[in-house]
Amino acid sequence: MNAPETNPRQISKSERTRADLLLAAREVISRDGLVNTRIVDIVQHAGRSSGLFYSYFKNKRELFASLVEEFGDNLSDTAPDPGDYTDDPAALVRATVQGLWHRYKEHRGDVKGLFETALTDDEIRAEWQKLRKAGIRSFAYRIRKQQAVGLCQGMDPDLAGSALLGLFEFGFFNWEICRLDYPDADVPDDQAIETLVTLLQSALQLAPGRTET
Amino acid sequence: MNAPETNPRQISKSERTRADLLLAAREVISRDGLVNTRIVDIVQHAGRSSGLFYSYFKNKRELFASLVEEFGDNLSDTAPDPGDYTDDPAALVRATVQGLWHRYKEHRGDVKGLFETALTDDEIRAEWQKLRKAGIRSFAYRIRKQQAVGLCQGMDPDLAGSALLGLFEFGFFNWEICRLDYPDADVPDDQAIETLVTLLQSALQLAPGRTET
Amino acid sequence: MNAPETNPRQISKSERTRADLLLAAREVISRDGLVNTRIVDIVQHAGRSSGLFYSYFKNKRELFASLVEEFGDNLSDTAPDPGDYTDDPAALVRATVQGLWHRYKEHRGDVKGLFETALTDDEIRAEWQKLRKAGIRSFAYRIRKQQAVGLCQGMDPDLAGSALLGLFEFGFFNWEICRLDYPDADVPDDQAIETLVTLLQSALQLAPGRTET
Amino acid sequence: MNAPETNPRQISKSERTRADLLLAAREVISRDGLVNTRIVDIVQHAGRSSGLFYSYFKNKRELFASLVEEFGDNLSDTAPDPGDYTDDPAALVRATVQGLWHRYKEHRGDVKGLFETALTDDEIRAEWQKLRKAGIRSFAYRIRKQQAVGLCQGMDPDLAGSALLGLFEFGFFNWEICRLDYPDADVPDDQAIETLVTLLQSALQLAPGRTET
DNA sequence: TATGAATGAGTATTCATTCAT
DNA sequence: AATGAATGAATACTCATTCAT
Repeated sequence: MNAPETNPRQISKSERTRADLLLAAREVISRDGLVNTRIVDIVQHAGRSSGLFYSYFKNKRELFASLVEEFGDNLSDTAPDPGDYTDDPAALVRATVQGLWHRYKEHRGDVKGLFETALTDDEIRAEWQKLRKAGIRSFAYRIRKQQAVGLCQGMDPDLAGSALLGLFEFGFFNWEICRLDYPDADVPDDQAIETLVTLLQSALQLAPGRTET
Repeated sequence: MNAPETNPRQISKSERTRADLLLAAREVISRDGLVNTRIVDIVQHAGRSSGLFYSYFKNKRELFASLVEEFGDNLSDTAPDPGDYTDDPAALVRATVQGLWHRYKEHRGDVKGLFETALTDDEIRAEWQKLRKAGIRSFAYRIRKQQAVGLCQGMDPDLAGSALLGLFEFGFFNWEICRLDYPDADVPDDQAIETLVTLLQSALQLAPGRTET
Repeated sequence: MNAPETNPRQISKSERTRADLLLAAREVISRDGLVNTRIVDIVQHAGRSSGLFYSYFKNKRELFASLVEEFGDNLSDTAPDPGDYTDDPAALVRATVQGLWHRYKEHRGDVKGLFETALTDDEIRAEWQKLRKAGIRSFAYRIRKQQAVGLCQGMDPDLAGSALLGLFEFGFFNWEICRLDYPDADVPDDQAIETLVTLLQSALQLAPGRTET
Repeated sequence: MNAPETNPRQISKSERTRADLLLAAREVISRDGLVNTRIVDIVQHAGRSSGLFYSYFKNKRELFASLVEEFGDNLSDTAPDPGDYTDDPAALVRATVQGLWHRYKEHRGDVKGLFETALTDDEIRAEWQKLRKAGIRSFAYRIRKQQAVGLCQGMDPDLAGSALLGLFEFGFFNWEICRLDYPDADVPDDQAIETLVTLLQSALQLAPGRTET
């Protein structure tokens, strides 16, 4: 109950303000996109004054880097433990995709911003790359396992992992952020996830085990 | 039928200028990205004056829409004929991916611009969607065929087609445009293509026929 | 009369605009000081729009550097010829001071700006140093002559030259720009000049020859 | 006489804080210049919080005025007594210049600030003028004496005094603050002083007595 | 007396677009 | 058809100053 060392009431005013700004940024960017978001939009959404922004962040890019960093921490914390799925890799794929999908939805603004600025900002690109590393490694690991039993021949595991994470991320971009192929209709989460899971399992030549949503 | 004033054999000065501007735009955008490209960069690259731009295009967006339209025509014209691969769908996948990869490379600036602005510009997004339709239809057609023989169960063909084209496009974005996962090394065309082909064939559960590049 | 090669009518529009901006800057800076002069003050004084400024100058500092450069050219062009005063160095001092005083008045804004920003801008400081070189050299030359005949002993000619030009420049600053010691009354040009001339002649231990104002 | 509440022996906390701020300001301004010094730089240098500043000074200008006032008191307190040099005015000049030079060095930040802001701030200009009065009067007095014995003819004593103090102040500015003419080398104190003393003695047409430093 | 978080006015700069020539 | 000078709207960022604690 009580935290003797880090009293929850002792969250300083400044920490609170910083968190408010980050939250406001996430919301505004999710709605308007990173490029179209002005500093004043963020601070107004947080009910603060524009100068305050610069007490906490050097500029919009640094703020966004903070958002992405939080996103990365969140992804690490919530990744499924492969140890729980040792004899059912298809289920691990499903669990991974489901987890990612929801995490990405919670960080919709962050993902949107990554797609918007990775091409024009090398640091943001590097942040995105960092974010992807665990997912790629996991796919590559699975491919190596398959290759050890004679499947998934003729592909470089790392490159294929890079591509398969791309399958997921572009799916999210397409159906959830950009509404590229279905601009007028929502693609329901479960349908999106089901499609991605099935394709990834096929691509990895995994016979799906018993799966429950 | 015949145009007395504008002889088709003599490309008018105005047509030439317009073509010059489009070419210049393609080159500059491929290098600098659409967002970072200013009107003056384009006209200077074309050796013209800035005011001239507006005699040919309403603004940067309209110019880019023209580029994308040309890109779409090019894609249609060069798409492999499914009739040539009736009994080797795996080879059709390979031919399709190979063709697309090289077409996309020729239109690197266009693809870059699509990724940059689809999120902030609905018309550009719609243009991109148009571009994707044929590819998605082709993947969806293949999936339906597979489902008819009991394969590729449990996926919506159109949605899966949308995802699989995404696998390709994100691969191109990742390795060729953004250098997201391999910022310091080139991913060679043949390796990129091979990876995508293999994954797509697996995902579509196609036993690859004997194919030679 | 006629200039066959550089037709005066051919002063381009852009050259005219640049000259207008420089003139406007000189006037505004002379009135308000360099630090207090905003870009918009200059362009408005020139009856132009603010964006135009940046077609001609990178920023306020570069504009001011151009002003100072012009000032330097002007000083060089109008410096009295020592050859005309070989046997009356006192008269040369007088002619020099008179010339400088009027040149400085014509470039009041420039001098004001130098005093304002030399301390905070190394490039401006260097420009000012350049401007001073001829004057210092001339004083130092005179001191060396005097030392050759046993006068002006015990001073480093260059350092003394630096100091004596300072006597002049601070006088101009004091009485003409800052109104430091006489804030409420004008110090008439001839009185200022007379004081400076007399002091400089004394300091240089020159018996003044017959001088006419 | 005695202050029952504020015992002179115990410097009050508030007096100490004020003195800390003044000292910090002097150091920071000497280093960075008055214009480039922000309130926060001063209070941080003093290890205090920014809000505190306004409990002691209305704004930066008032603080600087306090500095200048202290400077002025210091100058008055340390001025050489003319009575000690009645029969060697050249030595008085030397003693005066030596004293001023060292006083100015101790108050380098103050002098720097005066040069920086006298042009843009009338009150600061007036403070500077006040500071100069004693020095000018002293030079003017000497000139009047000389004129009484037929020397230094043809100059207004007050104006000349104003100019001669300028010779000193610009020398200090040039060699010690701005490093205008010798940006890359130190001008040693004794050389600077010697040059100024010699020039001033010449200008005042004083045969220097036997003086040793 | 002291803190430091918060405010918001002020300004340089860019660049798409227009238009007189 | 072409030029390029001119326009002016839009926005990030700084920093003196205030005020609740």
